[in-house]
Amino acid sequence: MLQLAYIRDNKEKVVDGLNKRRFAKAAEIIEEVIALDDQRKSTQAKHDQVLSESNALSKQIGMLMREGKKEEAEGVKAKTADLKTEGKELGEILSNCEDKLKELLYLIPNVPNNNVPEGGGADDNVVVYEHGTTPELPENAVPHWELIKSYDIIDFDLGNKITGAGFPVYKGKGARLQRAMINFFLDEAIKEGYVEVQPPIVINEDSGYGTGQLPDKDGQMYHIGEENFFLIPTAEVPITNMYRDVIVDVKDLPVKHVGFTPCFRREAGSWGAHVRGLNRLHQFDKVEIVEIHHPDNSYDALDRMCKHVQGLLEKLGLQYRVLNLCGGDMGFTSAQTFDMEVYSAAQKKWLEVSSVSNFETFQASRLKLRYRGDDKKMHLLHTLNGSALALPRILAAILENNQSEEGIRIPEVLVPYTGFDMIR
RNA sequence: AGAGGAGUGGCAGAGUGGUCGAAUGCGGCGGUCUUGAAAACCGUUGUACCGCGAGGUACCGGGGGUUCGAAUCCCUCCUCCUCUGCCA
Repeated sequence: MLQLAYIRDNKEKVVDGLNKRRFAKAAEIIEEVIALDDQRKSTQAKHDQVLSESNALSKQIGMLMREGKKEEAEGVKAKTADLKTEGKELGEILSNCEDKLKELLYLIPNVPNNNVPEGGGADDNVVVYEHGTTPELPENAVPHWELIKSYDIIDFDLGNKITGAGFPVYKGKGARLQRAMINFFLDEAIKEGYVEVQPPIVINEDSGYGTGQLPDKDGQMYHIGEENFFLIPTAEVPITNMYRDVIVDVKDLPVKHVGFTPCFRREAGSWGAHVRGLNRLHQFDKVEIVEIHHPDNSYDALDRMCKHVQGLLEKLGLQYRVLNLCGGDMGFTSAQTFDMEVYSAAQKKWLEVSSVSNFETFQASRLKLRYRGDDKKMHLLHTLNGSALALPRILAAILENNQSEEGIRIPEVLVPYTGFDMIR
């Protein structure tokens, strides 16, 4: 979340930024935050004053008791009663203020950086890079949901039986190809210096708040009521939360992790005809990269992370483009996001396969993820993450773009991992 | 899952109702000494909030309670250890 001090010192910048992302009533909410914070400050001053007096009296009582002056002690005790009630009242006002303030701050999204384009939705995203050409498909080319049936590599009906819609069963060469991609993506990341982790795929509430899924995306995660746990929507959550309440030594920066996990999303309200086949699932596999940086370096890192993802797509021989997301289309926690989309030639559609973001201090603020600066003071670090990559849509593009009379050609870089070069 | 034990500053480890934000040791930082280093010695060394400052407040696993006063007593939750049970 945004820090109070930052909001106070940069009121206009914050309001402008929130307007850029089409956050309703930005100015009013910021004013409300500042007013609440004023109240919090003055209440705390009074509260501390009362506690201070009360502490002093308690010490007096302690000394008198030790000297055996019991009656005098009782006299002082009587004086504490009023302070006690006053302290209690002020304490309640204070925690009320703090709760309301927190509630408001949790609702305020990150401020987009200056390079984020204006715009209200997906149409306003700016294509900043394009690579590759659309493959020429045979006359009888079909979309991936037909290919997976005819080659019998993914079975949605089985998934429907076992669980429900959006939980496919990968079979035979389909399963093998999934495993190949996971290993390929992990190996490529490790070559880039990322340290692999295998985090839990179930998280607690604190972790959900830490990276900003809660309270913003409550309802989009699967909830385990008995334990109040959540199924992760992305490995970003457990991996970034490894650094909750951590002070990182500057010499250990940057922190770079990669992890493969299944991801679970309820996708409530976002189903429709446009999300057939692998385009949208409730459970899917993803390899995620997470970095933690000194604020001075985070945008260079964002750039390198994008390059890494682009490299993967190029090695897979996929046509892709890079979008600089506009203010209205960015995620809640992000300061800037680049989306990578691959072209799925039979659907004739661009599919988002990666989203690379710099959260600046937004997550670090909730996580209390800090470093000690040259000034000897504590400062928040910057967190970043990106998909590298999400599998289903990559698979959809590979299947569609590489189909031919002979079968589906496996990208060369994957062949050492699959052990076959064609799905026939 | 049941029984018992335990969670204190970067680490180790005192502290069972009153100047305890917390002894002591190690580590870290600064200094003296030294050609340099080690050793020794001296000093310093948590975080957050309020305040221009002096200073104040809070925090001893989390939350709640008792009390004038809680690291210390009570309740509850979490985590770890030991034993028993179960299990990939």
